[in-house]
Formats: sequence, structure tokens, C-alpha cells
Amino acid sequence: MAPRGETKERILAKALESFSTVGYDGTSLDDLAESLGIRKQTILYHFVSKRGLLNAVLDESVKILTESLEEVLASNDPHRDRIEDLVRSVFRVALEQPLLLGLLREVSRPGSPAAPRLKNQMGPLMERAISWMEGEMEAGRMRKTDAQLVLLSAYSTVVGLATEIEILRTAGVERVLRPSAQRRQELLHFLRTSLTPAE
Amino acid sequence: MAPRGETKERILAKALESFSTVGYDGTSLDDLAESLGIRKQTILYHFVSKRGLLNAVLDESVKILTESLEEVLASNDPHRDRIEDLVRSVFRVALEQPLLLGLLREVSRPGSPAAPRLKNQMGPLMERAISWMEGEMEAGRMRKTDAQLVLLSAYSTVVGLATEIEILRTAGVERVLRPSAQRRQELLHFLRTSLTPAE
DNA sequence: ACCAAGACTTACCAAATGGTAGAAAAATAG
DNA sequence: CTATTTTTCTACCATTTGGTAAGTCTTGGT
Repeated sequence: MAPRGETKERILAKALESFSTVGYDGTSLDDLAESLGIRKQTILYHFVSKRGLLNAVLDESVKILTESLEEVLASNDPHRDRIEDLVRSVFRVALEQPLLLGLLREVSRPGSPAAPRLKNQMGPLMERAISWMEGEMEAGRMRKTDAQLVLLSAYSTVVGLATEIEILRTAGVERVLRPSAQRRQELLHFLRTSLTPAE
Repeated sequence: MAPRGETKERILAKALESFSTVGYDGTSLDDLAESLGIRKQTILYHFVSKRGLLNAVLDESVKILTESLEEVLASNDPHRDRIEDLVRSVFRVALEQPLLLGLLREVSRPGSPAAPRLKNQMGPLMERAISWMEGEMEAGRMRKTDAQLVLLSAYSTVVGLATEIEILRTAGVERVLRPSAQRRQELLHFLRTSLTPAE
């Protein structure tokens, strides 16, 4: 029927949607298959198990996020504000694909079956960001604080934003751009005040 | 056996724990009963259905939260900073009973079966807070912004904090007091800058 | 002592769940 | 066209799930 890996990607997309809204346990393979006009066993064929499907969806999502961050981290332009670029980059993803951060929210919950995997996936990126921040602190361009804490705080704010977007959308609110812009300002402000060296 | 409503409250406590960690769908009545040394039908006897149990847990949690907020909103002492009191109050709850906000996070997810109920429960409190803020705006003591948005933003920050506490605890991190204090400062700062009238 | 109401249990069930085994179809290679 | 591999489907299955029916046991009132 479908000659290329089209089916696999369709499954991934719908799975992301389902996982990030009704959650992992709330997602039934039968329902998922039915909504795709496909038999459940087709899903199992491509992803072996439900957990395998979750892992695949998670890997893909983390990859997209990672790429969008790596891109910014890699640039060495001293004229650009690296932090602002990072924040803008993440917010762009959050606006374009809120489901993606919805999945993160779902998966980062304590007790989630994929929590350890997420930790492994995000580990390298986190460490890289942390070591970069610590370098900046050493050089005196950044106030000395707990880098991991700042990261964690920023992370939860962004995920919170994404969740808000979801909620607002389901509540029928159309204008989500202004709130998100305001939220971004808030995050930027927090990062600035907590990162710039004390005068 | 247990003459007073002791069993009922034990069920509520364990249910709150389970719902706020593994989620509604991830909670099995059988497991819940077993962890209480009780038969599943005892739970059904007290709460009719699983949904009924969720509603009961939610009602109790919202009640606790509401009381702790009403207490602050009711006071009319002009010498006290109302906003700071509110923030402190919520953070105290978040620290003492993180599971409570964990439940909120679980339930406020789009697609949650109890989302509309939560909306109804929190509705009056929200409206009260909003009308108070709008009154302050009229009087010029507060910058004119979207009150609902500010509330939503603060809410998600607090819930984010509670989740962090949970995550940090499961990750074995012991010192959660310092991070939360820092987070509270951040929230306060945000509220101040976004609420004080423009100079 | 008796009875009614409350509290908790055993017995059971229909539906849904994730998963296995293997056939049928479709695509691809020779 | 045929052989092979990839993809999808039909047929089942064991377990778990929330829930019903009806019993037992306890407690308190009269």
C-alpha cells in the first residue's frame, strides 16, 4: 500500500499528539490505530511495543529540540546576545509545535516510564549548556550561581508556557501570541537579572 | 471495624499520592486498594466510581488551596503587601504538600477528565482575584494589564515549582529549600515589575 | 435480644488492553 | 514471471480494568 516509510511517520505524528494530550497511559493502541485507519498490529510491527513507540516519539522530539538549540550554541558571533537567541529559539519551537513540549511535560513527570530515557537524551545538551555557563562565570561575564538551577528554572517556565498555549487553545482563546511574547520577556528578564554580574 | 471515617481519609490520601505521581489513568483501583491493605470494593463503596474518587480528591485539594488564599485575600491590612502575602502563602502550600499541586498539574492538562470540574471549582476564586486586580488598576495602584494573563502566568510558575520539587526529590536532591526560595523571589519580581504602575 | 444501617468482603463479569502467531498482500530484485 | 523481503492484516490470547451483586460482619439504637 504505502511504499515508503509514510505510515511510520503518520503513526509517530498521531502518537505524539495522543501522548502529549491524554498521556501515555491514556493512549490506547487500538484507538490510535483506528484514528489512523490502520490495524493495531501495524503499529506493533513498526515499534515492537507501546513503550517502543513512546521511545521513538520521544527520541524524535528531543532531536528536534536539540537541533534547534545546538544551532544557537554553535554560533560564535560575539555581537549577538546568546541568551536571547536561545530563548527565542525555544519559544519558536514552543509556538510552532506545542505538542512537542507537551510531551516533555508528560514524560518528565515523576513516575513516567520514559523519565530515565529523557534524562539520558537531554543529558549531553544540559551538560554542554552548564559547562558553557560555568565558563562564562569563570570569565566574569556571568554572575556566579548554580547553573543547573537556572537551567531547570528556565526549562520549567518554557514548558509551562507550552502547556498554557495548549490550554488556551482548547479553551478557544485565539490570541496566544501576545501572552507568549510577554512570557518570553519575563523569562529573558529573569535570566538577565540572575546572570549578569553584580554591579 | 473502623468506626469513624478513618478508612475514607486513608483512601483519599493514597489516591492523591497516586493521582499526582502516576496520573489518573496510571492509577489502578486494585493497586491502590492493595497498597492500603484493603479490597477494591471498599473504595467503590465510599466513592461510587473511579471518577468519583478523583472528584473527591480534587475537591479536597482545591478546598485546601482556596482556604489558604481566601485567608490572605480577606485581610484588609493596608500595611501589608498583599501580593507578597499571596505568593508566600501559595509557596508554603507547595512546599508542605507538593502532591497537591502535582494533582493540579495532572488535572489541568488538556484532555483530563476532571478539567472542567477544576475550572468550576477554581472559577470563583479566580474571578475574585481578577476583580480585585482590576480594582487596583482602576485606582492606579496597579499597571493596567491583562489580569487573567498575569494570574495564569503566576499559576503555571507555581505549579512548575511544585513539579520541580517532586522531580528533585525523586532525583535524590535534598536541598530544595534554597531553589524554591529563589523561585519565589523570581515570581515576586515578575509580579512587581508587571504590576507596578509605569513611572 | 433484635433489628437496621453502615462498613467491608468475596465472587464474578464484560470490556479493553498490550501482545503473539501466522497468513495475506504488496513491493522489490533477479 | 518468480522468488524474496517488507508491510499489513486476521485471528487469538492472557491479563487487567472498572464495575455489579450479594453476602458477612460490626455497631448502635430500642
